[in-house]
Amino acid sequence: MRIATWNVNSVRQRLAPLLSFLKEAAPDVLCLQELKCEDAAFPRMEVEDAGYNVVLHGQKTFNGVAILSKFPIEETTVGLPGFDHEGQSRYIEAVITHGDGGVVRVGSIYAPNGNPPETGKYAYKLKFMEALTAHAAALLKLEEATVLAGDYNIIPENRDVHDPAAWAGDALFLPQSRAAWRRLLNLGYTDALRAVTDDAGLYTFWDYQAGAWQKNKGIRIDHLLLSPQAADRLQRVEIVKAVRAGEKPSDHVPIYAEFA
DNA sequence: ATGACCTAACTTTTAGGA
Repeated sequence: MRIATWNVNSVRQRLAPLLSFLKEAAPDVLCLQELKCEDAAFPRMEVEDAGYNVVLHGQKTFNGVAILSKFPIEETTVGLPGFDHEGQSRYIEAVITHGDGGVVRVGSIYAPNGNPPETGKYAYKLKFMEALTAHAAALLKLEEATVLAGDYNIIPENRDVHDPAAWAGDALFLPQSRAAWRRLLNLGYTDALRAVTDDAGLYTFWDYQAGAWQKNKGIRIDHLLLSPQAADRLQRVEIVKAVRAGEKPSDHVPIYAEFA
């Protein structure tokens, strides 16, 4: 079972790389973020023809999340319970049944950026993280294999950024943001990548500007958080870095976790 | 080079991203 997440930065602009990724990496489940289109504009036919079921929560111009699955999708939940999303499509969750009757619960998350930090945008980011943490705590009580995957817009630690000083005042790296991340993990979730490696310099995002990709000035902000039942089955994690060098790339690359 | 991008939209400029 391979579960991936990818912030595509407009699914319509990224259709060709998306179909290539589905074919080459062949994830069983793919969480998408930043669709930047309404439900009706999502390239459903192309994705279904590639062998995937689709549930989505789109939005015109901004945000938008989806879950693609080779297996049947059940029990879709849109939005975080009890949170005022202020019209922003940032969370969708689904229960997926697979091969041997097993079940995995998957959340596709597009957490707010939060810049600039002195504005309401940052307050909204922290409120979102609070609501996500409350929901994640409730999910743990189900004692299921759960994967909360997406663009968290948080750089967890110094080893996850090319130049910590350059990001010190950014909403993605402020102490309050990182504290919110730790509160989420401390519930009992496992950061999939950190379960398999302690290496520094493993990034999932490189800015389009200033040759950030060429200079490897990246950050790690796309994460898969695993419930204990999911973490017990984790075998491998891969950041599909090569996608960033392809034609018309997103500024984020896919990352996937493989489970027994 | 204190530079350099990309996307969508009531598009020729702006807002948002990170």
